[in-house]
Amino acid sequence: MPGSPPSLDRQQLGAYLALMEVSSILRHEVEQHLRAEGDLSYVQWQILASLEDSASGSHRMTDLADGVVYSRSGLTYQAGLLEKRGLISRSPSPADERSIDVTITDAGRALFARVLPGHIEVVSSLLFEPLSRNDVQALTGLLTPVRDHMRATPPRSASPRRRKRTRAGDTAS
Amino acid sequence: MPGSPPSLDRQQLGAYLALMEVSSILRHEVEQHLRAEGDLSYVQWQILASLEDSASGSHRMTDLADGVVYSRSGLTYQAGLLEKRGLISRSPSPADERSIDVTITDAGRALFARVLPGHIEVVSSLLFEPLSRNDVQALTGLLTPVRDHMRATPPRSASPRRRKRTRAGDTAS
DNA sequence: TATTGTTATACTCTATAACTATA
DNA sequence: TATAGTTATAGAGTATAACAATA
Repeated sequence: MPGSPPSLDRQQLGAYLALMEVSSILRHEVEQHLRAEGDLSYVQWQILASLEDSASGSHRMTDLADGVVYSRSGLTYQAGLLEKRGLISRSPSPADERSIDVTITDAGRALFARVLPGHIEVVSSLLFEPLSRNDVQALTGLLTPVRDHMRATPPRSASPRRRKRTRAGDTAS
Repeated sequence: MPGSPPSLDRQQLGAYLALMEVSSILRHEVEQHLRAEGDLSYVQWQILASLEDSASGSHRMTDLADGVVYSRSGLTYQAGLLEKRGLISRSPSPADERSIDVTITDAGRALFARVLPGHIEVVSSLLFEPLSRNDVQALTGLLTPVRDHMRATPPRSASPRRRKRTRAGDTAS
């Protein structure tokens, strides 16, 4: 029997490696398609999808940052590219002058609509072809708790600026 | 009601998004740890793991390329970094003078051993904590066929040089 | 003082094409 | 002619820290 302190059993190792390989290939193929079809990075696609999905077609930069990218400057960079192409627009939020409201434009919606079918096709043919409806349901059932756990796990990212809650007693003064 | 041709049902969309988020976070955290603990990129880690895992501690560059990286020059780059640090060594293969045998060094094994516990810890706490033994088995059962399917799917990568089999009748002459 | 967002900068990684050498 | 690997190069993405402005 192997050591107990730090180890993954055979099943866990298999699951981990399968997950990494599956997600790497899928991500790679998806990115390839997005680039070829719409000249979009995956982050740009997530931004458009997030905006398209929202009722107002708008989000604050901070809202986009949570759940899209790991650094704020990265989001600024990607949003800048989208704005340059006229796919989104940015304007100061009326409510809070510090915030920027990001809104998807008609051109953005049009591009999203144009790319979406191919995107779905890639995902369907690569990920879902070998899975039955029950399989998909089971997969969701397994991954959802994991996602929730990961979201809840505190140190998630190391430094996208102090994360919400203020740690008391940090600076004495 | 929207069109029917290309679409993912709610279950599929959920599974897809959960998979992407889970794998993104996991990969990000793993990379963070590898960098902090061993100054290694994920690809470098895969190379070391692959060599450590092999009986001889060696692999040809081509063998490493299949299943590790998407372009050959990328592998050369990463292997070059490892060699510079003395973690692997490269020498022409006796059997085929075109090939390079990559071998993990003692220093490479030592570093791998030093980083592994923390690596496992990250994976365990992030991915496996919310999963029972049965869950893990189920997850493997779902992802393995997907992985096999993806490996078999032809166009997988767009251009890491002509992939094995030669397409007849390409150049006339 | 904390939060929102941008900018400047440096660095890592990746991919393409051209190139060498062996089979 | 095909395969193994490297090199040069160019570009994309990311993160850090410093910065400005509003709350």
